[in-house]
Parts: sequence; C-alpha cells; structure tokens
Amino acid sequence: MAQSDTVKRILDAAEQLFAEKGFAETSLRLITSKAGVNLAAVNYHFGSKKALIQAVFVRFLDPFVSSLERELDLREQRGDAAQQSLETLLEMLVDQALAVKPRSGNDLATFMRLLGLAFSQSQGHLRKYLSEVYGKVFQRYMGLVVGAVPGIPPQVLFWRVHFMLGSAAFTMSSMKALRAIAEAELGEPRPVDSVLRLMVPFLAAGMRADSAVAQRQAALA
Amino acid sequence: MAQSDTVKRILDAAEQLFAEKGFAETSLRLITSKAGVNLAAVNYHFGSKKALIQAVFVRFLDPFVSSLERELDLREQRGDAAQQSLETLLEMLVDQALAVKPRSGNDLATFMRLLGLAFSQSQGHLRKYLSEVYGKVFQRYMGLVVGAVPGIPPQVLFWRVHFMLGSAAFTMSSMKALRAIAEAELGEPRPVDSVLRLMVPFLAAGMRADSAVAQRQAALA
DNA sequence: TTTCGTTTTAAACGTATGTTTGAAACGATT
DNA sequence: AATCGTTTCAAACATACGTTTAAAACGAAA
Repeated sequence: MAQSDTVKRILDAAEQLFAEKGFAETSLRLITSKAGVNLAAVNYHFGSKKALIQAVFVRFLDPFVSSLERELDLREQRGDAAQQSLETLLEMLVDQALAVKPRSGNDLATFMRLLGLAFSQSQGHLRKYLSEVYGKVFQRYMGLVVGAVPGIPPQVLFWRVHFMLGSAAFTMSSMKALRAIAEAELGEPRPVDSVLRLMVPFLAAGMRADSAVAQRQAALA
Repeated sequence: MAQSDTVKRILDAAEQLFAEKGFAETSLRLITSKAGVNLAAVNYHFGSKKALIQAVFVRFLDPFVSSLERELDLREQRGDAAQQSLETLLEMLVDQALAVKPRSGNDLATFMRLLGLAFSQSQGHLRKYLSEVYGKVFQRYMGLVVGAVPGIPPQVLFWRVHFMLGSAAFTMSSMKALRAIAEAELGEPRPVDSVLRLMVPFLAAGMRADSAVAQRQAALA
C-alpha cells in the first residue's frame, strides 16, 4: 500500500460518510473501517477528527474556489464584472460547482450536501476555518451580488443575501431526501444540476422584490 | 416540589439548551443540572432522550399549530380561503408564530431556532414523528400556497416550496448568529419579528418568478 | 544485508454519554 | 399513625467515542 493511499482512502470514506450522516454522527471507527485502514491512521495522518473534517472540505473546496476566482478574474479583465446581472452571477456559481470534476465514486449530490453542511451543520471550528481561508473570495463575490441589486437598503440587502444562502444551503444539504420525496409525489425527479438551475430565477426574483413594500411590512412589527 | 414541576423544569431547560446547542451536543447531564433535578428524572418522566426531544417540540408546536388551524378554519368559513394572496398566506404564518405567547424566560428567538432545527437538524425519528403529527396541517396550508401561485408546473412548484422552506429554516436556526453579524456590520440589528416579515416579500417574489425562464434554464443542464 | 525513518497495527486509556437500579423521601389516603 | 403508590436520589452500568501508545511491519538508502 503506497504512502498517501491511506490518506486518500480516509478522505474518500470521510467525505461520503459526512455527507450521509453529518459530522457528529460519523465516528472515526466507522470511517476507518469503511476505508479499510487502522483506526489510529486518522490521528496519525491528520492529528484529530476536527483536522480531518477541515481536510475533507479543503480537498473539495479548493478546486471550486480556484475555479471561481479564475472566472471572476476573467470577467474583471473583460471589464464587465461590475455590470453582471444577478442571474448571470448566480449561474456562474452553479457553473463552477458543476465544472469541478467529480472524483471517482464521488457524485454531485455528495458535493452539494457537503456544501450545505458547511453552513448548516458546521461547528464553530469549521465555520471559523472556512471563513479564514475562503472569506476573501466570498466577499469579493458578494460585492458583485450587492452591485447587481441597486436601490435596496443595506439592512434589507443583508438579510436577503442570507435568505438566499439559506435556500441554497438547505436545498443542497437535503437534496437527497427531497429528490426522494419528489420521486414519490411526482415521478422521475429532476437531475441535481437541474434543481440548482431552478434556484437561480427564484433567488434573483426574491432579491429584486419591491423593497418599499418589504420595509413597510417589516416596520409594522 | 410539586409533581409536574420537575417535568416543566426539564422541558424548559431542554428547550433552551437544544435551541442553543442542538440535540446531539446537549447532554442529559447538562439539561438536568440546569433544571436543578436529578439525572434519572429524564428517563423516569420521558423514557428516553429521544422522547424528551419530541416532548419539547410537542409543547411548543401544539399551540402554534392549533392557532394556525383555527385561523385556517376562520378564513375557510369566510369563503376566502381559496383566494388568498401569497403574501397574505405567508404573513399569516408569521402572525401565528408571533401570536403564540412565549412562556416566561422563553423568547421568540428560541422558538424560531427550534422551528429551524426541526427541519435542518432533525434526526430521522423527529422528522418522522413531526410529519405524523403535524403533516396534515402542513399539507392543508401548502395546498393554499399552491393555489396562490397559478400557472407554475408542479415540478417547479415542488422545488420552489422547498426553496422557501430552506430560506425560513436556515434563517431561523441561524437567527442569533446572523443578528450578531448584522450588528457588527450595520449597527443595531432588526428585531427578530421584523426579520421574519422581511422574508415575506422575498419569498413571495421568488415563488412568482417567471416559470418559463426557470424551465428553460433548468433544461439547459 | 543492515539500517533507519515512516507507516501500520492491536490494544489500551480516559472520558463522556444514555440508561438502569434499588433504596430513600415524599404525600395523599386510610 | 400506618400504608402505599409516586417521585427523587446517588450510584453504578454498559457502551461509545477520540486519542495515545509501543511494538511490529514496511521500504528505501547505505
């Protein structure tokens, strides 16, 4: 067995199990037995379970973020970065997610579920780590989003951005269950990527909803 | 110490701790010590931790759902149930949530966070239990929502409903953290109920987004 | 072939959890 | 005051977890 083979096997098993069951519910014994390696291998190679969780995210988030950054640079050079429509910006995100080539035995649904977990189930350490490593790109992208929705007060904008984030995180982290329900109720469910694209007009319309109405209603409280 | 006082103390402590830390991260020892009762009291009165979790949800969900059902009956009698606007329907939900009088030391944010957890962090048993007990009201309400958004294909409608659900669940379960961020970035944050009302136009606009565009974009995948 | 750093292994450690137990305390009823 | 079902309590139980350890196995370099 080659050196880094064990590392890869652990990451593969952990990635899949985390996506299925979440972090707290996935034990190292389950991971290592699925990976076919010794229990102590995780602490030997990664140091701790927390570090393993972070490593799983780094491995699949790095290509995604790099790809996103490259695309942002490209559009900036073309000079149209500041005048992207909201739909274009959201589609860009979907495209980057789809463009990251899945490793063998690692499907898009797993990727999506992890992405959702990163927001919804992340313990303190993960959230902190991810915002340290990827916060800058996130803010760069969000700057463009804000620029694409003119005339909305900052307070309203803040919350709407997180409404979007919530929609995406929840949908992605529940993708598997939701597609099963959709199949039971409506027959053959949409492919995962099709669901992602379905989100774009929904989110864009929500972001552009009449701000005056929103303000008035919120003030009534 | 009166008979059911212990039960109430346990429920109060569990409710607050679950809302703060989630289910898996809250131990019975923490709950019972905060409640000032013996560790064994939980298993004596509720049977198990799972049963305690369900009991917490029943206690705060029952009044909410009853109130919602009463309101639905009322509007049905008035004959305008079938022609509610989406905004009206969503506001109705917000109003019911706000109308449920908080018990002493139990604020709205806790209520909201639990509501969010019910969807985002629920283990299998909770999800199953809740859908058994409250599934009927949920479907009745969703029927009205569907009726308020004409001309959208069922497949698209299904996913948009869950986009909504995701927005709400995520926002509510992260309410505390998000309000803290909002305060750091924008000063004095909105009250919790104001955030809820802010969601209404966002969600309504998303639900009504051009379906043809959505379909076309989704098909491109 | 021997050496030596790396990696794997089985076993144990320490801790935390949910649960169970049996006796003690309680409180209303007789 | 005695009785009896209910409730509380300290203690222990059984289990699962993340982590550590020390020896064994490995593999390339000398």
